[in-house]
Amino acid sequence: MSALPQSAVRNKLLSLLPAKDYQLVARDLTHVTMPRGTLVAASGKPIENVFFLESGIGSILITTPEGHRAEGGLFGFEGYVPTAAIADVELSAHEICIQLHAEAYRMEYRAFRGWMERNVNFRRLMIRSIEAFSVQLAYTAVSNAVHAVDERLARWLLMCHDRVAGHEIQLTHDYISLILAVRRPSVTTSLHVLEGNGYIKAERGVITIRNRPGLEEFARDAYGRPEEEYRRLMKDLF
Amino acid sequence: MSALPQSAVRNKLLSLLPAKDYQLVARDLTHVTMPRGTLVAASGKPIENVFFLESGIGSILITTPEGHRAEGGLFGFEGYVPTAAIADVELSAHEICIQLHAEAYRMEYRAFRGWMERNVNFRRLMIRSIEAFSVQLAYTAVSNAVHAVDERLARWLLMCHDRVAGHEIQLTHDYISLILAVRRPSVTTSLHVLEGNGYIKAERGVITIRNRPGLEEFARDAYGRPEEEYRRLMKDLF
DNA sequence: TCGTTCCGGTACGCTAGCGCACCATATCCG
DNA sequence: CGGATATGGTGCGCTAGCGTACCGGAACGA
Repeated sequence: MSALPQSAVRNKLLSLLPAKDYQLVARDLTHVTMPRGTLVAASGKPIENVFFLESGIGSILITTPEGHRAEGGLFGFEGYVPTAAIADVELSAHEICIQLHAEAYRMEYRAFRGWMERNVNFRRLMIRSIEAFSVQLAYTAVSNAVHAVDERLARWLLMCHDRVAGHEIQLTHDYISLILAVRRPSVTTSLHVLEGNGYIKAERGVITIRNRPGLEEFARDAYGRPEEEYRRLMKDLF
Repeated sequence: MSALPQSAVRNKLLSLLPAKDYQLVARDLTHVTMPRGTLVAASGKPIENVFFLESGIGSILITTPEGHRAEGGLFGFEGYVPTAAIADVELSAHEICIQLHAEAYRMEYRAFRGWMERNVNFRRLMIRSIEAFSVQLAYTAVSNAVHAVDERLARWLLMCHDRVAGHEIQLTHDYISLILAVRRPSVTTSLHVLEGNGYIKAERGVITIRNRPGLEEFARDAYGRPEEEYRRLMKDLF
């Protein structure tokens, strides 16, 4: 069916699954393409599918009752969405949307629940994944509280860079301003700062990372800890 | 033995557990008292025990490599800590500390792992709990990004109020400033705003909630969604 | 009892980031 | 090709919150 040998799977979770478990689970995976803007889950709507990204990036977007919006977290090939599927709950708590064209494996929610109940290794892996995600969330909360826009932007670009092939990220200032919950002009000027330092190149709709180490240094303590924690959580798992 | 009948347990998770499961699990619970300042877990240190609070409040504190600090999340009798225990990982990712004198049930980490593996209902409950906590985290991230200090303070006081018996919260401005990652004088002036509206009374080391509905209205959209979600997650569980 | 420490009130200059508005170019589409 | 729309550049006044510092009273401890 899904037919894809595990060795060719780029999703970190699926590729970490022990071979015999992957063989079982893989039968429930269907390859899908998710263009930018695809709504993976909507707040308050039933969860119908779970997705394991192979490439691309998506965002957890939170909207408050009065219309404030910001990104809660960001994901790519290293995890699965919606994370709420872990809790066997029918409705999604947040809005999840694809921000960079993604390839993914889709699993029906029912099947996901089945594997969560029956397969210890699968469950173990998914739980590790949400723990890693929760560390990202916690750091986002702190970063939003203590870091300047420049640093938050640098952090966010680094997180995107970790999840794309190559060095180009296709994004508008407007979208980034939504994510970081700042003004659009603030994004423009912050990007100029990064560009002035030669860390990135910003063109209409595209940001290219030119000097990643420089960007990391610029981001200072805004970037790194959750990534470290992710590596630790996914090491020596089985 | 723990000997405590389930009906007398105030911890939400333990009290929601089906009676027969509680009977099993209860054997591994020991009642403990945790005075203010108790370090429940330290970043990078092994997890030795899991705690189910009966009263009091604790905080997840994040410290960045360069010494920035802020609260990631807050917990009381509605959950368990450290949440990382869910992931069967030896080391805690964050620092967890008691901020308001707490009573709790302690379970050795090994025992917790055992019940997680063996008892479906226990596992189900713990997973729901971290999902609820992760919603809190996500909203904290957003709130830190979009709300003014006044509102964040109001939100935070409401979250404390939800978790204490009575209306008094014993806290210094200094501690709150650490939690919210703002200046101490900012806390003072924001508290004056709340007091000026009659929502609270602030005395040396003690804040008393006088008008909760007013405070909720003042907090606007900063407060409420995660609490709603918690109720939804803990309803119809078994 | 008297110092010491803790806690909170207040002031002041500074700046990051806001809200808003306007414009220029690039891209898309009929 | 020409108009509409998307995207980004820039300016300006404003203010929330910062960093810092100083002070007074309350609580604590020897």
